[in-house]
Amino acid sequence: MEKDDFLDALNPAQREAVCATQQHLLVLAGAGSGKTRVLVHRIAWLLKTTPLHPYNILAVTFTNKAANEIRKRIENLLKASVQSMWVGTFHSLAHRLLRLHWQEAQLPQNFQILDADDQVRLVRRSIQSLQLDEERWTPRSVTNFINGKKESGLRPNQIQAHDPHTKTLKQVYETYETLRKQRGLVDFSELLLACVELLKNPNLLSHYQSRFTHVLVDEFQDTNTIQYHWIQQFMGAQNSLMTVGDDDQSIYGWRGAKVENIQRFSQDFPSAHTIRLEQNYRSTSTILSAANTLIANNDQRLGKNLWTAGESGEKISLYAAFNELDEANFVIEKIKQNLRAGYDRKQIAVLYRSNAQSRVLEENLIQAAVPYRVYGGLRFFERAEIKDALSYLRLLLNRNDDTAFERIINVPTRGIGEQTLGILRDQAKLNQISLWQAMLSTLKSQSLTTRAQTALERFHLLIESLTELLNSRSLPELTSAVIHQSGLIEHYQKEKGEKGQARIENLEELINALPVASNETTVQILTDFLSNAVLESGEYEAKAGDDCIQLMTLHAAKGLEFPVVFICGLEEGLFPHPMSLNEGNLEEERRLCYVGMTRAMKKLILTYSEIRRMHGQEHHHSPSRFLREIPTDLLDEVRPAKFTFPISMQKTEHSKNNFSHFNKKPEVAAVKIAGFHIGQTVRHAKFGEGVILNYEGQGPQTRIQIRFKKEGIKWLSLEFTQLIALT
DNA sequence: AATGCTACAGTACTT
DNA sequence: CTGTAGCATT
Repeated sequence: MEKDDFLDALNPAQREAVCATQQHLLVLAGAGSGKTRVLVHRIAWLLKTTPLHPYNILAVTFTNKAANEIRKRIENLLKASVQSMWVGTFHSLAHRLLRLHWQEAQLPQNFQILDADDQVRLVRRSIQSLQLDEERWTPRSVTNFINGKKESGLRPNQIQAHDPHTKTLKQVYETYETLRKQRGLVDFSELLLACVELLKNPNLLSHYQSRFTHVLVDEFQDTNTIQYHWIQQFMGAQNSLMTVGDDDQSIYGWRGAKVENIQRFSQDFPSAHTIRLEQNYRSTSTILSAANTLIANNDQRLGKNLWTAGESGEKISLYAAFNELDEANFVIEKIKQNLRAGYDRKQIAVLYRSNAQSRVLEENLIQAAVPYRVYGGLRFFERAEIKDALSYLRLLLNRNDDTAFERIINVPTRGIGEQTLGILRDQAKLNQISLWQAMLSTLKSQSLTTRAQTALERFHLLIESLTELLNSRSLPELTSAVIHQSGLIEHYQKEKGEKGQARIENLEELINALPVASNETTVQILTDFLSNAVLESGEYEAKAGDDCIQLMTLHAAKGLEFPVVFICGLEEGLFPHPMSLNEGNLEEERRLCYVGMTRAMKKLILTYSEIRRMHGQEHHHSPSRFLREIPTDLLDEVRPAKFTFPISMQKTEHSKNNFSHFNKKPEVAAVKIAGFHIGQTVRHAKFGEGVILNYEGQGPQTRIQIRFKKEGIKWLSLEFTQLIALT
């Protein structure tokens, strides 16, 4: 490819960012403005026009998906492999450095990574070993405390504990660290903290500073304190740093991300040149100006106004549903409409604030026989059966991995219960040894009951004999032996129903996922595989090319785009979420809404419900304040007005943004069912009074769903039911 | 030791 | 309403 047409594909601002000669760059890239494009072209441009080698580049992202994407696109652009370039997530890159320098980092060579689940478990153990009340010191909150400190770069001894509460937390932190080190384990935050400490070694630091002359960071608004430090460390006098981000899309403050890092960057690197990418290539101008108006309500902004040269497109649809069933019905009808209009299923996304909202939508999609896929949820490597199998493998590599030991010592059940395990724990704690070592000495002393002694001996033998296979078998062969000889397969076969079957299939899937041939030893392959399993737990499931409706939370939608986007549940009490109001995070909620809206390319459909069942109770919510922040003339209010209150009747401070009464019109989820409508109160001869919730079918086959005051929710065939309208 | 039951909690989530 | 963790029961 010629250098020229390579740059021709860029707009002036993008080109300025790609070809900048300044040492440090801050690129404020609005949604859909070609952020990744700039990052990729910048790297390609550096490699093409300067003497830089891929080896000199360090590119950092938050997800593996983004990292893979960047590498792939650079290789496409350059038509060459860039193997030696380091592209990865903060955690995977830190991990790589720790593996390379495990001795300097004072880690065992075969250290393993704790996932979030295992970490909470280990924190629980620490709480228990200090004999603290688990009600008061919940493992979850203590884990948050520990991670919070690590992410601020603080070790226990650096914590100022003046009050008794903090003193206790600090104590648990210390205990946790002791256990963690004993077991040769490293948690996610530890990867970064340990790496920051590792790079304090002057020799290493100067080595990497001279190697990575160019550092590029994606999604900079999402970096936390330790990640910022980590990047900063690479910046010697000659190094160049480019950060790309969008303060309006910062939605992870709740997990420690610091938008302030953007301002901090400008202070720490005063020579940094700022470039704004404001031309949007994704959305219609209607969607864009709605999003712009919404986000303008935030005070804490660096300021940026997205524009597009594209067409204005359709108005944004707004549907006021009677309840969540009506909402789901509307969404599915509208989906069908768009499918008929020629959109593929995978071009349509349904977004919501909280995961619980997906259920009703899913039920209706199943009923309508529309294939869908829910993003998020349990990941492959987080499934119980997979973690069991991996724990066996971990124990084969490292006998001191008590976390793995505890997980599988009695899975499948082999007669080693709490009693026996308690003895081992006491032994281990008393002598400062691992559970495995405690088991060995206990076996030797013959102090257990015969039954426990035999059971433990058999477990000991099992692990020893599997370990021998490490040297003689490939990883898939070894793993197959593990799940069979341990009895895991048998154990899950016993589990009744589809669940057990699914677990077996997952275990077989695991064997397929294992690397087969390599020059390395099985031990090395296994070590790498186990780390990757924890660091890349998400990717594995991505079945590309599935043509499904995409369901996900607003958070999960970040970075994606779809021709047709639904945002459901725009209600006070749900979105913005009340939890965020307490903590004064309204601006972050608004940014989340902004992120959701800017995912849409052609069509945006917003819905809210007047009544919503949450936690088994009915809630009457008013429409989200975010709806009022969208200019009325961009909205097309479709609703079955008969039983809903116009939003304009709500008390609002922004009277200029009231919805008009004029543009309402009948819509798809036609609410009339043979003279009845959803939301209507009716009387049934036998069941008494109730409210119509939903309906399905047509003509004489129509069935309607009614919630009766006394009898609960029932489906009735309209043909055979006598109903009296009460409203 | 395994199963069944009750009580309880219930924003967002990648690594 | 739903899923889960811990407890009680056999």
